[in-house]
Amino acid sequence: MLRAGLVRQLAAGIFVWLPLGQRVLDKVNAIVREEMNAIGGQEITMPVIHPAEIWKQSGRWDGIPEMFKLKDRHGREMCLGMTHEEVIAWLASREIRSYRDLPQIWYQIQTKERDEARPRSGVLRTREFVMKDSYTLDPDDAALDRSYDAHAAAYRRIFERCGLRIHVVQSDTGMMGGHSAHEFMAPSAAGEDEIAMCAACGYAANVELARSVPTPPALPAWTREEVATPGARTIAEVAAYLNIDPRLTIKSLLYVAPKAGPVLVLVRGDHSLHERKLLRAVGEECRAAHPDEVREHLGAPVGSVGPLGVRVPIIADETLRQGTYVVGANREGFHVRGVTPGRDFECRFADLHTAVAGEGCGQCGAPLAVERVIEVGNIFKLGTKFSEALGATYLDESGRARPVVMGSYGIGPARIAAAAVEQLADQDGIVWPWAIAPFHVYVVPVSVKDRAQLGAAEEIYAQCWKQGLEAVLDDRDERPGVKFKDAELLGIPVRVTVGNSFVKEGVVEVRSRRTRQERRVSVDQVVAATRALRGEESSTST
RNA sequence: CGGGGCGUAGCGCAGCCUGGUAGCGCGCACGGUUCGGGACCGUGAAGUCGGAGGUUCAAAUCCUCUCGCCCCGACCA
Repeated sequence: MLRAGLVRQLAAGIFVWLPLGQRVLDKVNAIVREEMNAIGGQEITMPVIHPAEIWKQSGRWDGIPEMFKLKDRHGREMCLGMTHEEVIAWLASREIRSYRDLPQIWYQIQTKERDEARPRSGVLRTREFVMKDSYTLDPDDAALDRSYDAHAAAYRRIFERCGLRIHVVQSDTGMMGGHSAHEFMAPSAAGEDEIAMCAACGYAANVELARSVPTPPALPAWTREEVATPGARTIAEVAAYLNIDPRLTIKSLLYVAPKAGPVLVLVRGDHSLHERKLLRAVGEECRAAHPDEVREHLGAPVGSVGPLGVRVPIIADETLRQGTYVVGANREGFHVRGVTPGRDFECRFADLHTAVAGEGCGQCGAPLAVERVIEVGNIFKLGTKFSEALGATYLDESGRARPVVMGSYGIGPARIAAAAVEQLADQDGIVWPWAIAPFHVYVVPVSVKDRAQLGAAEEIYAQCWKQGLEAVLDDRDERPGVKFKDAELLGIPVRVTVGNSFVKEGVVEVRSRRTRQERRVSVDQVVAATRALRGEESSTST
């Protein structure tokens, strides 16, 4: 995207969108608007600067490190909007009086500001970005379900029209609260999320949520005994030293919860803990303990700790309900073999491990696939959290005041653009889908010094625009190779070359960027040939 | 927040270890040749070496502080 001149980076996670990139965003936004309007959405624009008060009312003023906060000249506290539930609830509190005012779908395409801990992946995770965010206001949960489903359907159409392959997956509701949430995920190695999917039953979820049933190892008939493991600290080292399957070991991790204090977390040796799952199990955000804290609470250094005889509460992954394992002995250089959770120590069980490809689906047992994805959209059922906090109520048919039931829905146009680049690009550069390409036709006169070539190219350019195709004319005085390479890098769906064959035979070449298929036509047939290509490619694209 | 790396011409980088004239490629300007898949020759312009302080006769180079950016992890409403 940098090379193609779509964006420039101003600072960490802060980008300028150049003309070509801007055109892509405009195309995406136009599609988003059409589909939002089609489900009854009404576009509004909310402020980027918010008074602190509404965030204090919702309880989100404190505890969000990503929030940019500032003060005005009078010392009043403000923040930069990172999302707009509060403003919507404020708005609803004064616009919605009666059940007759419901339902509503209000949306905007507006800049969001989030002081991300680590902006990365180019335009995929930035501190300032535009989001289409919409909010539904409904009288009850059944109506919310309808609004939610309407959004899900609109989102599918939006991503399909933008040429993206996506999966819809269950996701964590996070601190948004609420009952249900889904994410729209575009498969790509460049993504930052992973999803688990079951081909057999259709189960699909973000790995932060996905339940999987691991394959158990062959269980040996161990009796409980302490074994020396000199120098072995990691699971790999312990398993190698004892010559056993790593799945017969338990990884013991000490975490510290701000309120509950230290907690010992156990997962099978080959598994990794998903901290989001731990958060849900503990009820508050935990951090890994420092080495000195480990020694303080467990009396042993990291690498030798285990669950036996410890005084801190223990949470074990569901996987460990069965089996007998090797655990740290809380004594440097020693482990204990033949330990059974629940029998040899007390603990409670929760789903804690990150799902791994090949493990059984939590629903049907068939093997799960795990795929890396870019999150391009999400939808949340919020319930009444914000409407109650901000006083957004309506009078129902019986004259009773009830809180408005809310939903919240986001789409990132920049992520759509980036995901399209990632999913469709080839060795030579970007391959834009027709619907969001910055231009449709790239016209190349091979030699701009040849009057006839340049004249024909200009004629083609004008004809395209006249007939609804957006064209660019590469009339730079460059050698043809330079222009061809740039055309490919930019990824405009069709390139029209006006060169020797025009001079000799009066034909120009209309060439598909994606398939590289080329047809030779006369100047007045370029538009028709382009349309034909578009028709073919739209029907064969996934 | 934890760990690592990098700031030198518009862009990409070398030079730093071992202090002493700031260099290469691309791009840019001019002239010429070339002209259907990122041409070639010649000439030229262009740098507070991220910033501040220190050591030294002398600092891009050594030391201290600081700012910025990148990568891995955590976080991600």
